[in-house]
Amino acid sequence: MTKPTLRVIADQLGVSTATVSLAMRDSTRISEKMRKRVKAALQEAGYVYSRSAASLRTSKTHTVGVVLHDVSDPFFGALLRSMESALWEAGRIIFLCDSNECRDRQSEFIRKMSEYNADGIIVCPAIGTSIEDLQSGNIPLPPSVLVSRAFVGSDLDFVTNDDRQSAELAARRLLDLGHRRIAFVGGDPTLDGFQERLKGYQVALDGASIAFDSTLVRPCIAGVSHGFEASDWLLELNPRPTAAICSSDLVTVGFRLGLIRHGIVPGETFGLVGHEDNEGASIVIPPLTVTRVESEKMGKLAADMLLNRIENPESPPQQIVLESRLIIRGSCGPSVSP
Amino acid sequence: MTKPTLRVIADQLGVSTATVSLAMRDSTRISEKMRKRVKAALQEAGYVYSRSAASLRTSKTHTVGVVLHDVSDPFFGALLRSMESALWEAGRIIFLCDSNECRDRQSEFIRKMSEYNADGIIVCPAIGTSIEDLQSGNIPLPPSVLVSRAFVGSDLDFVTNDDRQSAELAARRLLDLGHRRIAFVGGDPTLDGFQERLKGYQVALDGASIAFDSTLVRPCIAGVSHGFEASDWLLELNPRPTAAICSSDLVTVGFRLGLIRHGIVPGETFGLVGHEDNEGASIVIPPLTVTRVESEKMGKLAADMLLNRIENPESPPQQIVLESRLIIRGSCGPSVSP
DNA sequence: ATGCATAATGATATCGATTTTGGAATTTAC
DNA sequence: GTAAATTCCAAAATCGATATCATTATGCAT
Repeated sequence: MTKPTLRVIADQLGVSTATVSLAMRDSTRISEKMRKRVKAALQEAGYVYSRSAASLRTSKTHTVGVVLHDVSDPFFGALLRSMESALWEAGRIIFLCDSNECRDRQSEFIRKMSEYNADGIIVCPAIGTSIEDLQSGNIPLPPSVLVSRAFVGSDLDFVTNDDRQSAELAARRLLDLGHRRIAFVGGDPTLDGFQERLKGYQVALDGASIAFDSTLVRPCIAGVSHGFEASDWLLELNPRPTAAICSSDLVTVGFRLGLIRHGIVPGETFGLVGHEDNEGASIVIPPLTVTRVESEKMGKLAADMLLNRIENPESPPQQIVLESRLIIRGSCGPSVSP
Repeated sequence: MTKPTLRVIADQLGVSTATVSLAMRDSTRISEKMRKRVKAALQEAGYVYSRSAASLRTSKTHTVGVVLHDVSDPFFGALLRSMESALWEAGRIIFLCDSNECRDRQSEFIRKMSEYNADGIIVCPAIGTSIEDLQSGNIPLPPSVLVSRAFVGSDLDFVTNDDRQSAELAARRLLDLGHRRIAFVGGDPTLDGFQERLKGYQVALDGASIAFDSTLVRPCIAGVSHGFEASDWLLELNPRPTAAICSSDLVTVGFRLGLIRHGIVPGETFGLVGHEDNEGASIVIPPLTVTRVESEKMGKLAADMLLNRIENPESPPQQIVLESRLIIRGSCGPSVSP
């Protein structure tokens, strides 16, 4: 039951291991006939290629590490799925880590990726991650690409969404409908994405000559329950906002649920705009108006970007910021009179 | 920038690689003083352990392969998360594959796990998977554990849900409320879980002296859109069922949406019981009555089971069937008069 | 036949850590 | 003081595939 090695096959065939190795990999230096013989023997013997041995020699593993902070969040699930698929097509296999927003776990994983000699890493950095965490400190790290959460102004490779634009679109939509007090719910203030969204929100307010009011900003952790809790906060506000823009599907859906519990009906007595637009957004009634983030596209781009970086380590930084689109559904509601 | 090896560190310290290797791993055969010296040198040099080299020698990789059919399904996301977490705690890192219900992809991955010499594999088999697909054919495979989808009656290790019981609980609840025509929606007939659920459903019907009617059974692929489509099917039925039990959160949520579009309101004019109970089930209104499947627990158990199997390859098959619980919320509605 | 280019294959060092065996140094025993 | 027992470490074989370089066949022209 033990796995036969190249040596065994070679002896059995009365040829050298080099011949078997080359034939196995379809080298043109081996005759067609020999190749066939070798392959048949490999097949027959139930030969299993040893990647440990091969990558010790070649220092290539055909693996890629992926760290996300929450795989069970459908948005990140979809993102992961598209990355995995693209990398699989490219003949790579992925190491996965769910950091659960824990920086130490993330760092530890990245270090391990170096030990396993992964060809590259895709990271959606945990909250509080610094650029240094991702760059080679004392030890050399595989090349990496950031996805979804980026460091604006850095020279790292990344694919992210235009958060500023999406928040601006969302806020503008609500302003156009006549809302004047719009809450800004969700996200983590230490994340660049949050700051970007906040800027977009402010830009929209400026455009409508409305002063920014920081008491209308309510950060919260991604998660249905946290969005739900945020609805309590809204009730305390005086005068109460008539609309809100939320940071993610999970928060939006939870927030919406909380509003309803308080007798506030999104789409009727309240304007609600979500973000991301995974399936969560369309399964509730009324369906959510959202600024869509194309998770599949983002994942595919990140995977391609990394593959590119692996091929070409010294090329200049690649940075992609995906445009957002506003998808108007029911939750933003009809026009209101100010 | 190139990674220093044990050799380098050893030379630098004027000792042998054996000493460095042993000291690094806290062997008692190395003096305390030497250990400190070695560790300091490793640290200082930015040494990175080479797993390729180590596992070539030891034939242990501390990796585990995980194949699921859809990572973006929140139920499987949660399952994956708990497995990943448990395995991480146990010092293992996971290789992930999203098979997308494609058996070839799944087989290919499993084969690769053999090449990468993974210590074990956790599989949620794609539709149509046979037992042979998971057992060593011509080539030796790492030990595996099935999760969520199992082969009843096989001697493979697995952790699954008591699908029969859960369907029985669901159907009984609806029968108790007075429903007489209950649709059975979702799932794939070739899956053991489907058959089990069907049996449970039939048992409940028998208990209420209602004849099983196969026209009320409607399989469908997991996914919101497929559940949605199933609602069209329901409308055609004559007389139309007054209730339904669905196979998964995704299907349930989609089905529910379809019903509402047709003017049928779950919880009021229709009794609906879902399955799984991830967050999807509680974010809609009315919240879904469901038979809960404890994804976190299942994942943890599967991970532990595999670790156990790795430690103890020759132990007898381990099979766990988790009990289901009925969580009553609003969607099953009030009693109806037959 | 002879020479030579080219194709096909073999021998072997190598990747970096682990592990076994055994030797030297140090300590303990008597 | 020598013998025995530890303690600490070095040397070297090993894991399995790869790649370089050398060598042997083969084919073709002269």
